[in-house]
Amino acid sequence: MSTDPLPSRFEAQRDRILKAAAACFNEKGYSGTSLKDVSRHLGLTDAALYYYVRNKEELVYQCYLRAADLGREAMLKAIEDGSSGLQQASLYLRYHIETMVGDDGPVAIMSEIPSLKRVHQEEILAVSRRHSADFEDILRRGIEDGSIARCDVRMTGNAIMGSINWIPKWFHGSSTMAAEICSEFPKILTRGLVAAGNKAGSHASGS
Amino acid sequence: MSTDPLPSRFEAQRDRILKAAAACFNEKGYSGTSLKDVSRHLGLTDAALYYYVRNKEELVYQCYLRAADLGREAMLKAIEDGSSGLQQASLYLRYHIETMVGDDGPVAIMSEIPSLKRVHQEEILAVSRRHSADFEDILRRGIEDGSIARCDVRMTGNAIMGSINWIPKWFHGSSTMAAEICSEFPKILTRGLVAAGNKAGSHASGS
DNA sequence: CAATTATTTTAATACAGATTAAAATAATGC
DNA sequence: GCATTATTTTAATCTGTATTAAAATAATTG
Repeated sequence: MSTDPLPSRFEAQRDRILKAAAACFNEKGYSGTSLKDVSRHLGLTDAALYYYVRNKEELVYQCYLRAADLGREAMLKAIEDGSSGLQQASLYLRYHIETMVGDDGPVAIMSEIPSLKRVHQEEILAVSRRHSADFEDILRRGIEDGSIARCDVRMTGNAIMGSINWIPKWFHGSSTMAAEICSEFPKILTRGLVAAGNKAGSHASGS
Repeated sequence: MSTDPLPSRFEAQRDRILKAAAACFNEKGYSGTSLKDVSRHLGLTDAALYYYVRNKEELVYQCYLRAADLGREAMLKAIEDGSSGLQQASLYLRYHIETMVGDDGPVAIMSEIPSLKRVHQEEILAVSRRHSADFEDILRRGIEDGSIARCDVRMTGNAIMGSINWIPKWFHGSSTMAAEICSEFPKILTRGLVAAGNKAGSHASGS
């Protein structure tokens, strides 16, 4: 008759596991990392993981859900905080990159989707598509309000998203470089967007 | 320097295998693709591959070498064909992207490096670093000749390279879209580079 | 403290996929 | 056509690793 059959002890451990798993997947890929790899990171046995997750596939799946959540948070916050489209784009980049390179743990493993079950694949792809669509909306908004120059939003979105999705491939946890990425990337990536008459540029997110 | 290296029966088949392997690795990742996956694409048996390559690891390794060659070709051709730094950057993007989305077959599997043997890992990373350095040189050249605006070349290079390295993750062989990528991406990615007084912009590679 | 529940480990099992050896087929030169 | 070499297949082995079941330990509760 207990209200919550699962104590917070459980969820805490589960979170640690997801973070460790995400880090491993980022580094070695899905089938490249064994469950032992993940458990070793935590001082556990591989078998112990099965207390928290049905199987390996669900482990990645949960990692994706976590990544999707964080990504969406960044998106919504940026839309709320920024006034012009350009500002929103710049803020989104900052927020998203911050979660990726921050202590919270890397969560960008968007490469391993083919390893998922069909159902989960569809779901994650849908989320990912909506995410892209949201970003393209920001770009369109910017074009309308005159802060962003006219452009092929689909392609521009792909270009910018790719740029930040690739970060985990070359960045490996120097906190001083993390800071540099957070400050430089939004500037670099939005510089090409600025509309002709817009002198403000991308300093929306300025320090 | 003397005669054409005759493309024997052997080398031709080996090439087919490398292309098929690269495609599989791109789609499923290194440990995600079985040798059977590769061989099935060719109407062969998995065991047959061992006639052309020592083992699976060497298969990826060779794929990387092929990718590196094509990348370097694009780089050198761009440096030769372009006059200003901006032009060279733009041309490099075009050439490189063309080989990636073209019929020649996808070769950008820069994600799977951790799967390689230490020695091969070092080698590929060295090649990759030199490639990045070459691109950064182009950027510096552009800054000097006034065609490219002052910027953090390291970060800018990372941003642009990431953008194109990510292409295989969302592009899957529509030839009409391939054309669009080839024409749009160089424009998008160089737009942010253009120096203040430079009215020519990135139309160096224009159609 | 006793009893129940939660968490982790040890010790199997099962299976996929890499690798190898020997046999079979195809190609080539004489 | 015959002998030799090149290419591919069949059939087996070997290894890693996901997964499970049962046992052991730790935590919690009454």
